[in-house]
Formats: sequence, C-alpha cells, structure tokens
Amino acid sequence: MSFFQYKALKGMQDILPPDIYLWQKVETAAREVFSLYGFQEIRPPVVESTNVFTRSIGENTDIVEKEMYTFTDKGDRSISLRPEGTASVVRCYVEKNLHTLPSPQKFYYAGPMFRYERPQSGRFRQFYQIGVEAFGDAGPRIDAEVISMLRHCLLRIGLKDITFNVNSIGCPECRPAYREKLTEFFAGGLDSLCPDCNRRQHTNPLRILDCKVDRCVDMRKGAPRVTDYLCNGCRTHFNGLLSFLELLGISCTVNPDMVRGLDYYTRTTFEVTSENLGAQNAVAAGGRYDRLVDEFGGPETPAIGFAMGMERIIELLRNSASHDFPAPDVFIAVIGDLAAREGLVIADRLRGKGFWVELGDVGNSLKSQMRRADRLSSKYVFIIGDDELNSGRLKWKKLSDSSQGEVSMFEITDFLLKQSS
RNA sequence: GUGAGCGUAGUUCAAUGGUUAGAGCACUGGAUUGUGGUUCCAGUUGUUGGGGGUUCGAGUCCCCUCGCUCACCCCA
Repeated sequence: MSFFQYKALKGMQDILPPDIYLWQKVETAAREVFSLYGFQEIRPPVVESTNVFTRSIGENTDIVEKEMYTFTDKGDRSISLRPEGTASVVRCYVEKNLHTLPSPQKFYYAGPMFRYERPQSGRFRQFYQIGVEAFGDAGPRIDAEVISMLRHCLLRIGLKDITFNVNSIGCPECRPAYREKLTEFFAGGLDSLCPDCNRRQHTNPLRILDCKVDRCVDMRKGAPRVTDYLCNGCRTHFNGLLSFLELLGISCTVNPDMVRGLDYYTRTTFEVTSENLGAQNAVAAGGRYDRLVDEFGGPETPAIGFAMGMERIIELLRNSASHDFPAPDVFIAVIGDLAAREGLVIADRLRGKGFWVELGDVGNSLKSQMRRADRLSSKYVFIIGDDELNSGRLKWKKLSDSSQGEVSMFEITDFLLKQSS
C-alpha cells in the first residue's frame, strides 16, 4: 500500500466485471420490456440549469436544499448535476414541443444521478436509474399499464419477493384539506411524537405517517387517511386504477401511509420494495405528476412515470441465483515462438468469424497456460507446438469433459461451428 | 448534518502490551519430456490507514486525523 492513493470519490463506485454483466442484463431486460409498451429512449443531459430542479422537485425538499451538486460555470450560470430524471425529461418535453406529437408520448431514460448524501447500503452519491415517463394521458388505464410494465420488467430481470404498494395522495384540490385534518389530528399529541416528527408537523405532516419510531407508530393509529379525503376526481381515478390492476391480476397493496418525497406528485403514487435490502429498500418508485408540464411553461399535460434504482436491483440479483458469465470460446496455448506466431494468426482468423479467442503467453509453461484457460472457463483449448506446426493439425481439448483430438488448421472454423451446434 | 462499528499482504482474516507480524485464497515455478480442475512442494507480497502520546517495549492502550461500513435524516 503506497502513501498516496488515487481513490474514487466517496459514494462513487467503479462497476467491474463480473458485476457489469448483471448491469447489462438489467438494462437489456428493461429496454426489451419497455419497447413492448411503446416507450422510446431519450437521453437528456446530465447537467441542467439549477432551476430546472429547484422548481420541479420543490424548493423545500432535502434534495434541493442540501443534496444537489451545484456549480457555477465559467459564464457565471448556476448549473447542477441531475439528482433525478423526471425534471430533465419534462424540460425536454416542453422545450422541444413534444406535445405537438400524437399523445400519449412515452419515453424512457437510463443513466447516472447525483445526490450529495452520506452513503449507506443501497445509497450512493452517484447512482443509476432507469426511468420512464408517459405524457398526455389523464386516465387511470395508463397508470395501470405503467405499473404492469414495471412488474413485467422486474419479473423479466428475475426478481422475486418484491412487494407492490399503491396510494393516491390527491391533487391540489383535495390534499390541502387532508393535510389540515392530519395536522389537527397530531396537534394534540406533539409531546408524544419524536423530535423529527415534531419538525415534520410543520414541514410535511404526511411524513409522520412514514416514521419508524415506535411511539409515533402508536400515535398515528386512527389518523385520517388520504384515501378517505380524495375529491371526486381523484377518487374516481384511484378506483379506476385499482379495478384495472385487479383486471390485470396485479397484486398490489393499497398503502395510505406511503408518502413520496418529491413535491410534484399528484394522485397515483406507487413503490416496489424488497425485504432483502437494507434500510433503503425501495427498488422502484413513481407516480403521477399532472401539473409539472404546465409549471415548466408547457400546455397542461397529465403525466406519470417511475424510476428503478439500478444498484439495488443489482444487489438483489447478485444474491439470488447463480449467473452465467461470458467465457472464451477458445484458448490457444502455444509452445515456442513459431507456434506463438501461428496462434496469433489463428486467433485473428477465428475472431473474424465471431469467436471469442484468448491467447496463452508463450513465456509460460503449458501447464500454466492450461490453468489459465480453465480459470477463464474457456470452452476449448487449442494446443500448438512443434509437432502441430509440422503436421498442420493442432490438438484440441474440451475442458468440460476433457475430451480431446486433432483437427487440421484449415478446418478449425468448421470444427467449432459443428461443436457448438 | 447526527450516531455507532471497523481500518493488518492484491484479497479474506489471525497475532494474552513482549523475539524477525502469520495463514488461506490468488499469482509464478515444479512433482518423469507438451495437458486444466482435486492433491503435494517451493517462491513472491507488508512504513499494521496517517500523526502524536503512555510504556523498558504498541498491530494491541489513549488522543487527533483520514478512510470504510451500517443506521438516523432523506430517498431509487
């Protein structure tokens, strides 16, 4: 260990093989499933004007108040690394007048997000999300489709033991009244609530419903429930969603205590959690945001979306099944400099035919080259030495069953094609 | 931002305050000439995170600092 070391920044990690294959698997599964529902990829920038985020996420949220990576650029503009994806997509939707295209417009994105937080299990300063957004459909059917898509995606990835929660947090018409009811309910018992909840009473009373402290859990028994205070529009929408979910056979718990952090959500919110994660147990979460496009200066446009937390999905995947990682088709072991030259030529030819070929180091013994071939889980080893150069026939060995034989150097491709078929 | 735990070889971990800080894994070579996985032998690897203090003597005790981990807060 040397005195000074370059290290990745706190909360930022290198993603390496073999993990990277899990990442690719998840990304591929998501793309495939999303495309079945007509969602198309877009790639907004990772950096935006700071106010893109402050306006949408909410001035008073922790994300905006203390978690954003905000800089001043050389033109004295305040810019920020995106802490989440929706704001950028909405900005893009409005800026590029995408509402002029036939509705609904459905997009997905994938990439890194940045929040300056203390890292812990399942939480990082640079973390990856895959998210989707559907614009221009106000009805509950699209909500059900989006939730169904999320479910299909997670199933395709292979996640088990996950729980779906849904809720409706109302709209600007009915939520204020509910919020007031809730504040009244807790007002009498502030002494019994934890310090955090006393603060929440003023900042965001809905969060008290989410508190883990025992006495707060006791206190909120009998508290008014959002779902009992929805206006007619929100109630109809929520009932519609629930009936569609039932129609699709998606088991989903209605959880009136589920609160979402971002200010822009209206009506439907949902969350997928897993018991097999740490305290940060949300695998994916999302909801409807019917006012956001309007707030960005676009036409009133209903919208709904969700984001999946890549690291958390990978964590679950890593600990569940065993995984097959890619391995070389052929390892060429070489003995002597002439054989090494021939091996290089053969490797080049085979790679041109689409085979993954690894070359042994002529400086190492055959035993060591064989060992390396085995460690790489190579399917075949080809051995080239003086004998093979003279005869024009190389030795092959199949590592899985130790079978071996000879093949003409001119028939290697056919040999491999025949073996793999 | 708050709290707790932990920093020893590339890695996983040992070492009652007492010689020259050890072992597994990994890596390289070998065990009848050119054959992997299991076995055996040999070799390579360290300012014990950094700094200060206590002590005849510190990997071990104390203080500071840096880093990692988990939890709170918040959130994917």
